Amino acid sequence: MEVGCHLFTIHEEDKPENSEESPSPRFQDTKAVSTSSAPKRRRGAHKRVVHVPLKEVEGSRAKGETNYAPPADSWAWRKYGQKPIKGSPYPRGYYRCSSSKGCPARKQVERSRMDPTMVMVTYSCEHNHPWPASRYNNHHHHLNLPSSPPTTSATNTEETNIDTDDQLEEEPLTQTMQYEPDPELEPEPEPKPKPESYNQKFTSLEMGTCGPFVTTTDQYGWFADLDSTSSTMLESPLMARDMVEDSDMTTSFSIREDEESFFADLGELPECATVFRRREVERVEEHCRNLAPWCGTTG
DNA sequence: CGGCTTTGACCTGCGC
DNA sequence: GCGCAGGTCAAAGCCG
Repeated sequence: MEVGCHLFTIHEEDKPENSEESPSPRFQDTKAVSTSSAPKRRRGAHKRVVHVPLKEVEGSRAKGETNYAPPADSWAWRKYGQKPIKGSPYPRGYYRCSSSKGCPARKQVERSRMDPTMVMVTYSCEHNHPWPASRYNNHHHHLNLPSSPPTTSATNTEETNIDTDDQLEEEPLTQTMQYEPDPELEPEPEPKPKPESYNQKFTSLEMGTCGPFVTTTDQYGWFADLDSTSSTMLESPLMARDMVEDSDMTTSFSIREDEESFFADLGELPECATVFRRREVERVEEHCRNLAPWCGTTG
């Protein structure tokens, strides 16, 4: 297992990677976000690109995927197409959220041509429904996210932000997260039970500050899925910082989903699972506390 | 039986 | 206006 260190780069931009095409500012997100009724949402569509180590993805690879399985995240994704991309030896897979009918959320998965060892996951459109709790009711999370991030997003957003579209188009957001699981940790076969409180904690957040698409729960709901991972994730100062500093809802979302995929993906990886075991969690939490004080507020 | 993946065709955006 | 390429749809097949 080489999951020693996960490193992701999240780009928030119009085009994933080196765009062969020239993004046109005239395309607004609205167009892109429009649900199925709007068939084509291209170039201008606001997208978040996440680079995930192929290793991770491969780990999640299920049933003889031709290329690579899409990073599994807490949402249910359904593949609706695949196309070879000009200039890229790897095809691009198109997925849409199947957690809820009518959800405009989509993601594209393709191997990075620049770095074949990385998989690019491009998210477009936000989920228009709450976190699929049913699926996570069993996964509770100890994570206690500092109330800050979500809230902060709403607040800071006002000043930081929100020209997301313009801003992002001009200055793509790139985020790098590193996860360094402790090699000493041993995998524990039995899943650990989680307190209902967690579930409630997240579900109660529901949508609000984030608007129609992203609910607070959504933003951090993935934590739930992450299980112990959540703590691990917090281990990444960058991540925490981004969440807080970025305040931008859009950004937060991108992060959330990105991470979401990432962690969910890890969830399928045995070795990763190992990393996120309870022990790990404890250690991570402690570690977290050092890195991010708010991280340890969990209880 | 329901849901998901696969795959070819079609549609639309974008550059020339 | 034309052609290319990306994105989506929809039918068929597979799997649980």
